[in-house]
Amino acid sequence: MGRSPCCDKVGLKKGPWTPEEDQKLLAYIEEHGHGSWRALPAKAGLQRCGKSCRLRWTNYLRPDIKRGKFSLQEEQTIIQLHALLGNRWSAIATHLPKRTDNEIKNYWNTHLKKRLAKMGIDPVTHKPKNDALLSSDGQSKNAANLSHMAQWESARLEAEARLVRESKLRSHNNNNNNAFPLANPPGYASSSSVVSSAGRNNSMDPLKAHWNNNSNNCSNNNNGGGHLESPTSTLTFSETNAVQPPPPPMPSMIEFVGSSGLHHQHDLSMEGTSWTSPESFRTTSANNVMIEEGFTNLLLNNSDDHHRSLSDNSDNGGGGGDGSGSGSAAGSDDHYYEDNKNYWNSILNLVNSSPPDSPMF
DNA sequence: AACCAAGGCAACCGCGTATTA
DNA sequence: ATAATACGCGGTTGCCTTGGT
Repeated sequence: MGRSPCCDKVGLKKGPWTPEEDQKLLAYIEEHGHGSWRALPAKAGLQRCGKSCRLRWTNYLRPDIKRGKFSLQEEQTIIQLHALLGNRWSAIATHLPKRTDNEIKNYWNTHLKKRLAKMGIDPVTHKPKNDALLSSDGQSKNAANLSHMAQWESARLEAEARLVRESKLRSHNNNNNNAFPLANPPGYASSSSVVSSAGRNNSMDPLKAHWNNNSNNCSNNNNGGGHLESPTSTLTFSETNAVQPPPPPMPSMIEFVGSSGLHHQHDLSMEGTSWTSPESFRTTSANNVMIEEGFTNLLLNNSDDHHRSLSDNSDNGGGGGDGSGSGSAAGSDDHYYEDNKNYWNSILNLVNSSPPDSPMF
């Protein structure tokens, strides 16, 4: 409840770190691990608050940080995850293992956001700004659903985090020999990866496997209507050896609706997948992300002609501006579905390539 | 060469939440 | 059950650099 007074103390230094301070912090952590951040500055002989030390370490001194320009792949990852998760920088950062959440946040704010905006895409919703045009055919509803998905995902992340913590606790009890965080590949644990290390194998991988299975099933497609379970529903709870988690914060009932939905006649990666919220919210996730993927790719492959799905859609007016295929109506459904499939494939690729300790999957 | 504006990044601030007493 | 403490996260700020005039 109360707030930490650590930074209010007088006599503590603020502002840029000097090389000497860096050296002290580095030396101390390498020898002892960070332990309690609050206690660290005194022990390390630093006139800084613990918070400042933690920040300096996680954003700059950690040895596993990659600096410099973001690759195209990294940009793509950021944009796609941002479309899904919003400003959840730490979660996004877990999929870019050598980047810090702060760096990603800065990069988003200074580069990607502007680039999106310049192309007429709302960086918050990842939709074309003149999306009003879409509302008539129900796509704005889909956008709203996407946001709903993001909230849902948020709740899921929280549940996972709790799960992991508990598993970690249990694991710690089983083998209480890990004195310092540094003892294990420190990742020195980026703030988020710390959480995940221990409990993960028990609790998270099945989730991932399940997710992957679903994706495989889906890509084999044809048989529309598989009854897909969401990652969360899997998390909820088929796990046997993990600590039984408390109910996730949001949903008193998260369930997946089968393919009885609207889109089962199409060949989709996530065909037949619907998300049901406590309010019995029901929709297909397909079109939700389809739009943004189109624009994401447009953004990344701006001049790339192999981005077929959009360029084919020539009557869109091409550019990010009005694009969105608005009309799309009947004729371009196929493009949408193709886009959608690509989108989910890329997300699934992310899942597949994500570090095993990612709290996200 | 000097000034100014914009961009980029490191660091700080404050809030939410988990943990502990 | 409650309050205090500690940590992590996201938003914001401020300084430094770069580019333009």
